[in-house]
Amino acid sequence: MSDYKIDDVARETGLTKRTIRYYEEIGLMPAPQRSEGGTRRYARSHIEHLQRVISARDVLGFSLQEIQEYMAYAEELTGQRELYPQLSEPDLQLSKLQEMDGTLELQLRKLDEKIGRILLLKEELEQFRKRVRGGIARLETEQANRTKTDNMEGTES
Amino acid sequence: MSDYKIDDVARETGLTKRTIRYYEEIGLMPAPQRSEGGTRRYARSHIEHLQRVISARDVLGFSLQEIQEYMAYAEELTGQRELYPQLSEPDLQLSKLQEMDGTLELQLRKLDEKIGRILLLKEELEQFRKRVRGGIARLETEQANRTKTDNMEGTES
DNA sequence: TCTAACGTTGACGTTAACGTTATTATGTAG
DNA sequence: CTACATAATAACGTTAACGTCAACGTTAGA
Repeated sequence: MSDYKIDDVARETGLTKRTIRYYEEIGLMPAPQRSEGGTRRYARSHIEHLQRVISARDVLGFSLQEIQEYMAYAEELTGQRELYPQLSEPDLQLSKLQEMDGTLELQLRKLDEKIGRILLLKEELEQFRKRVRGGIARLETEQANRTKTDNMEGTES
Repeated sequence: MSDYKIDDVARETGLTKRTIRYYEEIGLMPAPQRSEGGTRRYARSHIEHLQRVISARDVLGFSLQEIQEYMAYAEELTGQRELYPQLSEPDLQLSKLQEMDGTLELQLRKLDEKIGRILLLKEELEQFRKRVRGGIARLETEQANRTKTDNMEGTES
């Protein structure tokens, strides 16, 4: 059984040990197995989980709170059906799924909006860059001309 | 001269008055003119500035610290247009422009990476949603069948 | 001119997201 | 078995990014 100590996880994820324990503490991460003495023994899945958390945090700019909700849905979907014995009431399950669908749609719309705004910003930066490059080109030809003139003067004297 | 009071700015930007003053305090925003009595009088440019700040904060997930640097840089870029014909040392200007070009390229690459990762996440969410919708469909047909059976039993009795 | 609504400056409060000890227990190389 | 690195818990500290409250001055409309 390949398992990792907290320091290994820290190295692989780039998080600090404190942060890893913190994420477990606030329920952002499933609590890992413990050794006889109480040392945390992480599995590969924990590392992958953390990487998804990091991605949501850095790329999407979600708060840990938001990530928690997002992750909860994700977990439920990819579903450890064994850990959670099946819900016996289909009605309840149906409304839950419908709620999830709504939330997902909302998230997707937010993502689209975000992408749109990033593209706008990108456009702006590209315009800037065009100008800058234009300026560079002009200055370079000017300099070339000046150099040529200098050379001619040099040969003349 | 069209000028705005802080409450107008708040309404137009969606920020609170406190936040607007805070942004000025930490130098994220140029200090506006003041009336005789000390009331802040904002110009259009302040609002636009704030909108760029908000965009960088929300869309790019920059910290206010990072935004400050980014903004300083952007100012320099737009400022460059006006300063441009006046600078007397073309060599100095050339290297500066080249540096800018490099920075812009870097920023653009970062943006592309960010977009890519967001698209990945979007893909994932769409997969999730597919599953959820599949589950909903299944439960709904099940329920429909159950209702039909109930009806038949009802008519039988 | 009066006054209600709005603005200003402190200054302290709050929350998220960790950092930093300190103390004590655990795991492991020799 | 021992020493020494590593881990755990607990608890207090910190920083960013504002919120909130108090006390007081300013503006604008009837």
